[in-house]
Amino acid sequence: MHDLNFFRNHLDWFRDRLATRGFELDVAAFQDLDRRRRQYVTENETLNAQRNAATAEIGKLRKEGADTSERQRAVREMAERSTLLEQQVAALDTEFRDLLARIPNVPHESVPIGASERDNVEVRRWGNPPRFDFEPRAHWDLGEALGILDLERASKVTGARFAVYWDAGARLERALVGFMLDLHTREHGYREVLPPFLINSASLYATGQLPKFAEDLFKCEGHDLWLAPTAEVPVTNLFRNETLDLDRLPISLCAYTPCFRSEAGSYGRDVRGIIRQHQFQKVELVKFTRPDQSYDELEKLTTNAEEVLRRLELPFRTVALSTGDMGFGSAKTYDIEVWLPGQGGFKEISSCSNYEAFQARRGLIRAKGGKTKAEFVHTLNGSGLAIGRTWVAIIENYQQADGSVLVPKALRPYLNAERIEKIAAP
RNA sequence: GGAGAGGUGGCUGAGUGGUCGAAAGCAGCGGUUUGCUAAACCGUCGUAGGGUCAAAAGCUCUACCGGGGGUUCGAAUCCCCCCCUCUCCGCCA
Repeated sequence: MHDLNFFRNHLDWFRDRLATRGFELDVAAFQDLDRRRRQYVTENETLNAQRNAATAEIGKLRKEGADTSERQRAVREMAERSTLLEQQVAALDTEFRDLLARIPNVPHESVPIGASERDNVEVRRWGNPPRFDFEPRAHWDLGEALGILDLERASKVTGARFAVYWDAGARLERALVGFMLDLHTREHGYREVLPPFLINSASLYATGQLPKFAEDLFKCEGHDLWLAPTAEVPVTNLFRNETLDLDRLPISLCAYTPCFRSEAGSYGRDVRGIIRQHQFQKVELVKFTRPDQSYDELEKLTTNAEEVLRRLELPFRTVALSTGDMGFGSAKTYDIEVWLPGQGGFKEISSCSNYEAFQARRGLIRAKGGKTKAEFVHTLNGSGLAIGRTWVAIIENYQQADGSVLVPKALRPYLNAERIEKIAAP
């Protein structure tokens, strides 16, 4: 959501900047709707002012004992007219808000201009892909062979794009959660929070999933509740409708949650294995910052997420998304991509974004110093990291010729094992 | 799920149909007094959307007393529905 006055006064600038991310802003349509809305608002308010004055007079006259029935009838007619106007204003208001809510954020000036992911710019690369003296296998082969990943039973219990983990597979998932939370809370200064996994509409609206992307979510029938697609939503919304202390920013939070995505429209993509699931686990990093510090904090947050891969000794590269590849509310995004031998390429494992005031404005998240007026904070978030894809990266990068998998040194205290080996099938 | 109590401005808390956007107190802000601090005193002090204006300030209008709807010339106040909090009961990890 953009600041309305600023938006009105810089329509051409918005049109040009939004065009770089492939969004076509219909300036004439906006202006027309804006004009009509204001016209009805003004007309209705003028009428209400007259009505309020007449009503006050009736009150006065009745105290004096005068007959006011004629005036009452006149006001009743005004009220009827006002009801009609109000309906029109409400309809236009809804239309107007909906139009604004569907306009994406403006890319930061440092974002590479481009049409798609092909225009993303690599900013860092770390580690070297492992060399194998055998043909490396994909995680779905290795996982099934080791008896730690069971996609068939998952599809029986629930359906496609779900997974069941057995034994060391389940423990690896759990170990990764603990490892990441410990790293971010003990060494990177994040505060841990465990939020609800079900979210209401107001929260999803604030972070930008609604109204535009409802089809990407799972909704609970008969309730205003949705399964969280990412911890970004509940954690960012912790401070919705709150005014924070400016001196205590930035606030850095990290949270573990499962994430649920309908993956509508992704048929045919990543169909094998557990790269793309309806349910996956994630440790998320979220920051609330002053406007002047948000880009520094984005760099830190991205580095904090990368650190997980450095500790696990998994090769990765970091790319700055181009304007055409960024998410709806983001002003700037870095993706961290981990090396997956089974796929022979890099795969996104984290996405770190600065939303600037886009979410804060929608969710009324402000901060105030001693004498300054309350201003909208900047919100940031990034995966730190997606657990399932980290699981995949470990299985594929640490696979051995005999089909076992070495456990990264940093993870051994969490897993209580140095190697994952085949065990008897259940 | 059942019964009851409650939800008012940053906080506490009055207000049960008519100049109530809302008393009072606290906190905040400006000032007077003061060697400094404190105290006292005076003043000020909500948010949003319109109009006026090149713009800001100012002025002005409208809306907002958990959310939505209704009754009425007029609603914080009366009626209905919903949400949330608390207490008790039931159920449950």
